[in-house]
Amino acid sequence: MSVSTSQVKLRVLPSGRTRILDEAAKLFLSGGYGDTSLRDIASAVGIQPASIYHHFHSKEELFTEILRIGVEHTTRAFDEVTETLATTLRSLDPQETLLAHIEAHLIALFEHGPYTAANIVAFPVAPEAVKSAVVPIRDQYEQRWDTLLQSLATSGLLDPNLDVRMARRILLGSINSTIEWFTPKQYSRKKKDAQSVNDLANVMTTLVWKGIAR
Amino acid sequence: MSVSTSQVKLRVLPSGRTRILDEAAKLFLSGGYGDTSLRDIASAVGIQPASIYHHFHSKEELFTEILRIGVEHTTRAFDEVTETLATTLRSLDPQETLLAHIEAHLIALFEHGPYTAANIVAFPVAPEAVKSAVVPIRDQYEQRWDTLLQSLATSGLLDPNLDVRMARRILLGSINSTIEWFTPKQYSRKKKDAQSVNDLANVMTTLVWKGIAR
DNA sequence: GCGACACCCTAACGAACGTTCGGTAGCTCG
DNA sequence: CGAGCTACCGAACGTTCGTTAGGGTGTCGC
Repeated sequence: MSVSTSQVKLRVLPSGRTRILDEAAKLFLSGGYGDTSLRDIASAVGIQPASIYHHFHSKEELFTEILRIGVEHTTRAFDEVTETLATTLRSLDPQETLLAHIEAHLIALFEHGPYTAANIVAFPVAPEAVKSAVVPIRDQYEQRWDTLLQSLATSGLLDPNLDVRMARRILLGSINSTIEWFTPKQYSRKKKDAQSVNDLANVMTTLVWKGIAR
Repeated sequence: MSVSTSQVKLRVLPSGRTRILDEAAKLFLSGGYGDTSLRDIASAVGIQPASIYHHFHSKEELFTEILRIGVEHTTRAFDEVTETLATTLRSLDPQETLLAHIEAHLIALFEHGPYTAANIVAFPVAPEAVKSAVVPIRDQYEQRWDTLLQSLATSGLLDPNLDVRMARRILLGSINSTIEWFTPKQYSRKKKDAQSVNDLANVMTTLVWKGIAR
C-alpha cells in the first residue's frame, strides 16, 4: 500500500489520448463519420469538445488515426501467425495455415473491436481525404494475403483456374462481413446460437476450402 | 411528329420524385447518411432544398425509402429467377440454381446501382430509426435464401455438417462485399481485369460450391 | 373560366456543427 | 520558488444543418 493510488491509476487506466480514441472508435463504428460529432465523443470521454484539439488537429485526423490503428492490429496479428507457423517444426497443412490466419483476422475483428470493425463499416462512406490516407496501409495488409494465397497456388494446392487476387478479395469480404451478424460467445447474452470466434474460424475455413457442396 | 415534345419527355424522363430518389441514392451511397445534406441532394437535382419536402416528410423518410426500393429490387429479382426455374422443364442442377440466384443478386447490385448498393455500404452506419424500418424487409429477402439453401440441404446436396443459416450469411456477405472492388466490364475504363457480372457470378458460384482447394 | 391541386420557389428559423482563443490548475525540474 | 509544459476548460466564432412558413405558377377536371 506504499504506492500511491494516483500512480497506480495512471498506469492502469488509459490516458487521455487513448480514452478519446477508444470512445471515438465506438461512436464512429455505430454512427459513421458524419453522424458522430466531436461533442458526442467529448461527452463520452467526460471532457469538453475543445480538449480534443489538444491531442488531434482535426476530426478527420482523429478518425484517420482510428482506422490506422485498426489496420495495424490486423497486420500485426497476421505477422505473428506467420512467425509462429515458421518456427513450428511440424509440416504445415495448408488448410491449417489458412485456419490460423483466418482466426487471427477474426480475433482482431472481434477482440480489438471498434478500431478494426470501424474499418469495415465506416470506411466505405468515409470522406475521400480519410480514405486515401488509409488505403496505402490497407494495401500492405492485403498484399500479405495475396502472397500467402499465391504460395499455396504455386504449390499446386489451389484450384488452378482460380484468380488469386479475386479469391483473396472474396475471402476477406466474407470474413469481414461477419462483423454484421456474429457475436462471440463471451459477449452474447442468449446461449442458443452462441459460438466462439474459434468456432467461426473453423466453419469459415472449411467453407472456403471445400465449399458448401457435399 | 403529332405527339407534343413535352408529353414525350414527361413519359421518358424521370419525374421530380424519382429524380430526387436517384440523385439522393447516389450521394448516400458515396457519403453515407450524415455527410449527405439535403442541400447537396437538391443541388444535384437542380431544385431548392425546401422542394424536397413536397415529396418526403423528412430526410430520414427519404433515406428509408431508398433502402426499401433497393431491397425490393433484389427481392423481385430473386422471385423472378425462382419463377423462371420453376417453369423450366429440364431437371435442375443445384449448382445452376445457385448460379442463377447469385447472378440475379449481383445484377441487382451493379445494375440498379445506388439503391441496392446503398443497402450494403450505408445501412450499417445508418440511424437506428432507419435500420429498424428496413430490417423487416431485409429479413424477408434473407428468408428466401434460407429456404433455398434448406431445400438443397434436405435433398442431401450440401455438406451435412453445414449450419444453413450461417452459410447463408457468409454467402450473402461475400456477394455483397464485391460492391467494394468489382466494376463490371461495361463501366470499366481499363480493359485489363475487366469482367462481366456474369463472369463474376460464375467465379463466385464455383468458389462457394467447391471451395478454393484443388 | 375557375377552383383545386401538384410542384417548386424565396426566406428564414433555431439548433448543431467544427474549430479557435485565452486562460488555468497541476506537475516537473533546475 | 518559479519557469515551462501538459492537459484541460469556458466561451465564443462563423457556418451549415434540417426544417418550416407562405407564396407563386402551371395544369387539369368540371
